[in-house]
Amino acid sequence: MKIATWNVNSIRTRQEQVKQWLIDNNIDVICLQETKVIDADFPLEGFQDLGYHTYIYGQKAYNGVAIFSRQPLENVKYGFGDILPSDLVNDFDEQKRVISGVINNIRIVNLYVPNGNSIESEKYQYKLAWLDLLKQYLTVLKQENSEELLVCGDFNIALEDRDIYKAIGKENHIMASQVERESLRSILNLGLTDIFRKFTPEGNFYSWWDYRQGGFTKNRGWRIDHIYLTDELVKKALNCYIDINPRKLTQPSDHAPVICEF
DNA sequence: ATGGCGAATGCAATTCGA
Repeated sequence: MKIATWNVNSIRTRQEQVKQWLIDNNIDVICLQETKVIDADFPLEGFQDLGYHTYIYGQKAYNGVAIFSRQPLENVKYGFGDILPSDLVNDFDEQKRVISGVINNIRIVNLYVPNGNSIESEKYQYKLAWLDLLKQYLTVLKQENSEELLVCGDFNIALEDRDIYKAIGKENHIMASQVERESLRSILNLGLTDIFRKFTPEGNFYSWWDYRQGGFTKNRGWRIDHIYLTDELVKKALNCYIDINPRKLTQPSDHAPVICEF
């Protein structure tokens, strides 16, 4: 079984590329981020024609997440609010960034973590608060269920220096700051493993490259899209890799998909 | 990098992403 995550930067712009990639790579489950479309306008049909059950959680212009699965998902949860009490969630579900469902006793959690803009920005504080809420969300899922967890998506954080093309000078950069990394590390400490690193310890592997300045051509990238697994799934994982081929196409997403095989 | 590119909105120019 292949489970993938891909920030597509608009599903309406990218739908033909995504469909072809799903066919070419025989993907069983795909978690999408930045679909950038309200649910009523989501181009579902083409994906359903390929045999996928579709679960979408979108909004106008920004954010938006979706899961497509060949097997139907059970117990699908939309936003933090389907798991956490409303006094904790407050307004955090106004931005559509969280969707989750169960397949083969695995709860798949698909996330689009806020970018944060810069460490001086109010959006950075929002990102940190959002990560605190995510930790509570995952704590509940881990405690209350017998299911294993697969937590994936665009985390907008490079956990270590080997995840950035040039880490020097990035200490106060968004996606690499110590506070962000510690927040993400504390989430991993709930019992999640960055499965890509089980198979690939070396640097120079990235999942996002800036559209500007020839970032991809020069391989000036960041590894910010991740798949995290609980222990029993770590044992079952056969491989995890980034497919950079879609990033080479004309009019690509700025992110490449990450795939885990079981 | 006040930069550079791409998408959405809405139809020009601005906001946002990372």
